[in-house]
Amino acid sequence: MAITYSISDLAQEFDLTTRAIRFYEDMGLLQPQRAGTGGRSRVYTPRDRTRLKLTLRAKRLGLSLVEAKEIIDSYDSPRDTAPQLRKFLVVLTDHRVKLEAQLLDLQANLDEIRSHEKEAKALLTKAEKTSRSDGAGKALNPARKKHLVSNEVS
Amino acid sequence: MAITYSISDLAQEFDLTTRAIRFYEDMGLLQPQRAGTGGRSRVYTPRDRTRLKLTLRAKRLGLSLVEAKEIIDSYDSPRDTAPQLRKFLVVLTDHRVKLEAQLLDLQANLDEIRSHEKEAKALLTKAEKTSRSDGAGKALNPARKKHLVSNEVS
DNA sequence: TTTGACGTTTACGTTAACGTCACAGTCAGT
DNA sequence: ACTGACTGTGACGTTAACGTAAACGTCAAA
Repeated sequence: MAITYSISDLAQEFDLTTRAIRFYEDMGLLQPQRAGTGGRSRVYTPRDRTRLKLTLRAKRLGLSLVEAKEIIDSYDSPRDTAPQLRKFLVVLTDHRVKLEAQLLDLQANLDEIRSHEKEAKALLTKAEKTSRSDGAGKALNPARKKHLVSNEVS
Repeated sequence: MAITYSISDLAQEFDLTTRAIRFYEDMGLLQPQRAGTGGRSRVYTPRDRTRLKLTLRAKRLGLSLVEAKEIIDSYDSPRDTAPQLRKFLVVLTDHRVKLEAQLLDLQANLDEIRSHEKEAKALLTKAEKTSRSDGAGKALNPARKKHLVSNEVS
């Protein structure tokens, strides 16, 4: 009745090997049910699927599996009493602070890239215009020896 | 005359071990000059420092040292001819696309966290109000058994 | 009934990014 | 001359996150 997934279902959907998924289980990130003769094969619920999804997103942001587990577990932890709620809030805030710092790094990086892209495109159109008027696309040689990397960055 | 840095200068500034910095050199990320008796000790220029800075920022975004090197080298590569410029643009665009995807992940993550934070804070103030009127801060037990993690996410 | 396709466990191998010795030269200060 | 702080080069150790291979069970299809 309820929706379930096999290990290869999830492997396909998220482009993982089954080995990786079993490894995540060893790390405590997933706790699939068992089925089949003697409860051999793993059966994943939508909750497992979501935990896997969250895990992969955390990984893409550079978190280790242990860190991912901490956070995801906190999402799943009991929050019925005030102390539990307060602890939960601390974890959330910590994580948010980290992500906000990362956001700044990302923005800085993107700004830099976009500016380089813009400059390069400008030079390229200039180069093509030149090459249309004088023959093949040889050297541009603008009055610019400065290496981009030797300047200041965040 | 020109500004230079010792290996421990950089180690201090960026909170690294000298071992790590030498390792980055082995990876080709840095190419310090040598000085002292027989050219033993390393001397870093501002350009090295900048490359190191870029390396660390790339690392914080989850890139490997090899990936970092590729990008940083491209920043330092010659861009005097149109083909070079075009290749440079391709590298930049590729990288930008990756970062923009990561930005989306990050935003999604932050949105989720903020919403959980908001909810938890609301519950907490409610709990404290309750506890002020009936005694100690025991159970809240709101009509909410739903586990956050079992819902849909990006 | 044999053949795949899929699933399982166990266990050793691998790569990245350093950490951690061990051992030695160097250089300023006392 | 001696100490202590810094620097250098090997070379082996370590952790995370799987990969890979062996050896086996199972179940539907031909």
